[in-house]
This record gives sequence, C-alpha cells and structure tokens, in this order.
Amino acid sequence: MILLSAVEENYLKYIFQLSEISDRGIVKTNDLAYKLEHSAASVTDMLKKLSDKKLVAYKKYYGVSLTKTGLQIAVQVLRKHRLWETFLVKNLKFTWDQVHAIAEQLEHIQSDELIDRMDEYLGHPKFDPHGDPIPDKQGVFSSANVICLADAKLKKQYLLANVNDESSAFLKYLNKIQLKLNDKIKILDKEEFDETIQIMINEKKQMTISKDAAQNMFVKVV
Amino acid sequence: MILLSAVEENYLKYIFQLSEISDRGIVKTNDLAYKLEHSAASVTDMLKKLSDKKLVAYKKYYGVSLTKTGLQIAVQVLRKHRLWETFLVKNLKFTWDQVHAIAEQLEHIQSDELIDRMDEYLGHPKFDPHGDPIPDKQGVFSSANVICLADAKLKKQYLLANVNDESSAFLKYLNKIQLKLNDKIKILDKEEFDETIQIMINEKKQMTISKDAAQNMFVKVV
DNA sequence: TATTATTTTTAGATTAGCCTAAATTTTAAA
DNA sequence: TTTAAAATTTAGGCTAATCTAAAAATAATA
Repeated sequence: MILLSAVEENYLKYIFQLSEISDRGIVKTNDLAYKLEHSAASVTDMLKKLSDKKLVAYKKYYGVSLTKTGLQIAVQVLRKHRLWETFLVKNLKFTWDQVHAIAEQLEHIQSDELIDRMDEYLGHPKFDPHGDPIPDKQGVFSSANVICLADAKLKKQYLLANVNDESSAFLKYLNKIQLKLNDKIKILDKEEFDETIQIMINEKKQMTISKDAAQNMFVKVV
Repeated sequence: MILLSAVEENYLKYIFQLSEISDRGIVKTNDLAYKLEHSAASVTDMLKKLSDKKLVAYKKYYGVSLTKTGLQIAVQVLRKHRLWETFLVKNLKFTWDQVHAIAEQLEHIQSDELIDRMDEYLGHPKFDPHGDPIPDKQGVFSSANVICLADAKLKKQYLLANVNDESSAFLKYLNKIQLKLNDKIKILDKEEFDETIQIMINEKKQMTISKDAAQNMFVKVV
C-alpha cells in the first residue's frame, strides 16, 4: 500500500469524476485544470508523475484515464469523503451546504481502521446526504439509476435522488426553496427558449427552476 | 485569523509542550529537533519563519518561546487533538494506544465550526482518554493537580489520573497489566538502585513498575 | 583561562507542487 | 487544404519544508 499525498489523491478523485462524464473515460488536461483550479501546465506535470507511479494511463496531447490501482484509490477517497459528509450531517447536525469543504480535508486522513469504524458507526450507509452513492470497502457502489432533471420527461412523477454537493450556493438555494432529497417532482412544462422548467413539488407547490439548477439535480422514477 | 500549515501548527504545539517542562518556558533548538525528528538546521529555519510571523520569540543560540498569539494557536491545536482522541475512543471504540497517530492528522483539519460541534457532540469533555486536560474554546485548561508517579510519596493512596499518550508501546503495556485511569495506586516500596517501585493496584494487586514506566504515569491524591 | 566539546546557525542542495511565458501539437474554420 | 485558434506541453522559476556539511557561538573541562 503506497501512501499518496493529498494532492495526488485529489487528482485521482477528479480524474475519476470527470471520466464518468467523458467519452471512453478519457479526461482532458484542461478539464482537470478547471476542476482543480490549477494551470494546465501544473496538471501536465502531475499527470507525468502519476503516470510514472502507474496510477494513470497518460498519452500526451490526448488525455488521461485511471489504471486499476488508480481507480481503486480514487474510489476509496470518494468513500471517505462521503462517509465523512454523512457523519457531519447525521451526527454533528451540519446542513448539507456546509459539509463539502470540510470533507475535502477529512477525506485525506490516512487510516483504514478509522474509516472502517466510521462506516460501522454510521450503520454502513449506502448514500451520503446529497444522495451520492457511498462505495463499500471493496469499492462497489450501489446504483441508484438516476437521470438529470434537465433531461427528465414531462408529466412524469419523479423523486429527487441526488444533488451536486460541490456548490454551497446551489445547496443553500435548495434550502431556501425547501427542496429536499426524496421530495416528489413532476415537470409540468419546459420553456424552449432557455430550458427553464415548471415543476410541481410534492403535488402541492409549483415552482420555476432554471436550466442551471436542473442540471445540478438528479431524479429517479417513483 | 491567519491559517497556518500543519507543519507550523506542529512546531507551535511542540514548543508549547516542551516549554511546560523547561525552565522559564525557553525551548532549545535541539530539544525541538528531537521531538519533531528533524535536523537542528531545519528547526532553526522554521523558528526564524515563525518569529517573522510573530508566533514565537526567538533569540539566536538562546532558545524560543511562544508569543501570546502562538500560545493561543498551540492550545487550540491541542484542544483539537484531545477532542478527536476522545471521539475516537468514546464513539469509535478505539483503544487508547491506537488514537494518537490518527489524532496527529485530525488536529490539523481547519474548521472552527467542526471542532465546536464535536465538543458539543461529546458533551464538553474536560479530559481526554489519557487524562490530558482539554482546553475549552477560550483556551482554559481545567487543572488536575497531578504529580508524576516517579516522584510520588510512599504509602500514600493515589488515583491514576494521566498517562503519556505518545508511546503506543507504553499504553499497550498498561493494557497488558490491566492498569486504567482512576485505578487506585499506592507505592509500597522504592528500590534505591534503579528506582523501580512496588505498587499496590486497587488494594488487591501488587506489581513492580520500572522507573521508565513510572515517569510516564501521573497520579492525584484520593 | 585556554582549550575542547557541544550546540546552533549558515550555506548550499533537494523535492513537491505550484506558476507564467513560449513552443508545439491538435482541432476548427475559411 | 491551408491557416487560424485552441489545447497542451516544455522551459524556466518560485516557495515551503526538508536535508548535509561547514562555520560560528556557547558551554564544559582541564
């Protein structure tokens, strides 16, 4: 078990996250640079280093993907992040918009024993407070079969299953409009021009949701 | 509130701990180097840096002490360390010999809100699992009035109040001989030659304790 | 008190992780 | 298909935090 720096772990985590929404799992240097808020040059440097350590498969000017080892580590970092978020919300009564930044620190604490005990303490949760799946010790995610609200069908009943945890402002907005996980959502109408949608929440409250907000929300069929 | 690196925080923490057992609170470069397991040259470099930041008062060839600001930060790091140790033992059921290394990482997580909520969650504990006092948010320690077992009087009834948390091996030894905090201890005899002591534990079990072990144990009068 | 030993600092290097500016490669557009 | 634009890499530099070896200051000893 090679110990990685917090920086290296972050690279693997973000490569994993970006690879999930890219074609053939290939992540571009610039996309990583944008996520990490680093220069592209810095990213290139680190990709070479991670490649030397056999954690990523990197091809110059083409892109990067995780090796088997790199994937395993990325998933364990994600596991730690989500377990910590769960602890912060469930036990320490943080709100869901407060926990991401703290979990970004806690996810790099190096102790398998700690995370095993935390998992046990929390009762082996399958999803974190934002609805993100928590991989188990073996790295297996329970799948939730969600679709983005921006791509969901009209007039169909859904449940809010997952929201983007990275933007505190977005989560605060959800607080303000009192939208929580597992609320019922039905799209009543969609404006062609700006893709704003009209939704019905819990069959009683009607709202207008911007395209931007809808892209950060994920629903599943009832 | 200036954010310090984990390394800087560690320096302040160790300067604080060493100053408590030094004359007039002056800490020597070599003592710090030994504690930190760094070269003396590295320590000198860092002391200059901390001095520039007004966190320590450093005089070349003489020694270093904490400024008011440096002291405040050191105490808060200690507070975090001890609250985390308490959480690890009380809630996650770690044994007291397992928690120091993990707490050394956790103590550098930057979030006042986190530590306030953790303190609340744990019920504002005054002492950690090793009997070390946990300073409150204002940095005030509750004093325990302990003396080192190596300096304790013969034939007097004491309670084990505090043990050195830094050596996992020592704590494992205490586990083996089933000695816990608040156990009654009476020194029956002290060998002049090697300062080995004979103790009676809880008025029923007699044991021989080395000088080395006794120096890591602290007792208070019943 | 002179000399030696110890402690501490200085000088100079190294590595990780970042940067900007310039060069190169790839992609898109005319 | 040539050329312009965008993406990416290379080159060279910087800071934090470490090191070793040599120099300097202080403390201990003869």
